[in-house]
Amino acid sequence: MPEATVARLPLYLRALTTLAERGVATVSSEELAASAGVNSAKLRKDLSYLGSYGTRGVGYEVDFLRHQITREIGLTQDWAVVIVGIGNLGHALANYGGFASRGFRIAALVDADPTRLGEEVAGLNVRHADELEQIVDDLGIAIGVVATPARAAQLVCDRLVAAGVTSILNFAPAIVQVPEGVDLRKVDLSTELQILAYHEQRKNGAALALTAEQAAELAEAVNG
Amino acid sequence: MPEATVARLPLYLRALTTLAERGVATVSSEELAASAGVNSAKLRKDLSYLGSYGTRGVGYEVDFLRHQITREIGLTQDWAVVIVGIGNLGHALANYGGFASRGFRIAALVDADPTRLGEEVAGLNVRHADELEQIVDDLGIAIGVVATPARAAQLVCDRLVAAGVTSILNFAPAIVQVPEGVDLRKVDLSTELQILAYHEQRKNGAALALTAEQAAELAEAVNG
DNA sequence: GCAACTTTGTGCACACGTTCACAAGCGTCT
DNA sequence: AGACGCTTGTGAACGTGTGCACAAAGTTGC
Repeated sequence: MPEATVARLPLYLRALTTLAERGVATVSSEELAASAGVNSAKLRKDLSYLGSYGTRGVGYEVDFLRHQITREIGLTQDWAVVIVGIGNLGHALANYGGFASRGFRIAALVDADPTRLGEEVAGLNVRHADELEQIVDDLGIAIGVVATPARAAQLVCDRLVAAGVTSILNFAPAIVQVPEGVDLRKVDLSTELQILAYHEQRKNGAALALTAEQAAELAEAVNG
Repeated sequence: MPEATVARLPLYLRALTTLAERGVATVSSEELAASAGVNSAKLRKDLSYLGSYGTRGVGYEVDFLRHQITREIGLTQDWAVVIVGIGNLGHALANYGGFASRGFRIAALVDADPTRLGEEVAGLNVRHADELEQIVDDLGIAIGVVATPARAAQLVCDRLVAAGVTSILNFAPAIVQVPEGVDLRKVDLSTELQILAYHEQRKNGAALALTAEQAAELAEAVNG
């Protein structure tokens, strides 16, 4: 299954859940694509990797398709997650309701700061980073979420990997290297803003300002 | 400039900043690529879209290249940002230091909950959502960050767009439609976890379990 | 000044992803 | 039962992105 398709399955799942809540029983690729914000041909091709779960002339049965995608992603089992770094972001993640409702159970919270130890966040006690290996082992944790400052991210990832975690979601604004076989995904708030800024600059007649600056640089290059 | 290249520029910028802090003056594409975690040929091709800023036989001057990327992304000006939705995540975003240091100034915080009004977060008073249009106009806000519950996301985006915001970063787990000309980027925590779960499932001999389940389904399909 | 060495910038081939367009298949209505 | 209309599933064309491999261009040492 293409990686691009995998990345869209959660999107379809969400759209289907919304439809199910509205009591819709059947949906065409055109309708589903519209509510997921993608092209209908792409949607059909994506779904075809799961199997032939549609009915020609009718569409897809919402509940059935939802179950198939859930199974394909692996959300029929529940996944134990550890969050490392209980700062502002770590707090927000721990309290985020969207995880539990999608098969992800936050099983442990870990921080290196001794003053945070024992603090209760989202019904869990914050434990010390030294216990990380033990925690991963005891609770059967397969997914680690890193919400530490940038400078700690590589070390934390190394320890997670050493403890046997093979999937990491990194929120720290740092470039982290992991060995083969470990999946690392990155969510970077300021990168996203920078991409927006690039396009924003292009919109606001910034072309003019750029041309002027480029002209100055050209002159400098020729003269200097 | 290819979209994929734009998405990597912030990555290079971060790697260059790290190098500059370490006092490195010059860097080769091979070294820079390694610290950014990409292929060196890709790095060179990406940088070639900015111009010919390298020196053959030597490499790239760190400070100069950093300036060029900063200018290209549009980080020489500062961007006023409004955060809508001051829950757990909104708090975390407002307090996140990584924005200010990269040219993004959080200019206003907005929430619809009257009990949050006037609360001071990160040195700013939380203002009511009704004032959104006024705030955007007065403060010259070009970028909106949406950290509301899913059900409010579409409405908030509509109002941001109506007020003149043309770039939106959406953290709400909802599918939002925006008109042509408006850039919408999405950061979705549970989507990322779901992608990890998919790959994780593949690793742990889940192929066996899947085959068993598929066999059961096949039997059901044939018999039922 | 020249040869040897290093590193950039890029043409080219390949892989991946997207979109079109249509045959195949299902339900419905007469 | 057969014709008709609708929607899926997919082959094929196209576009975008990646990576190799090398010529071009600079630096260093003699």
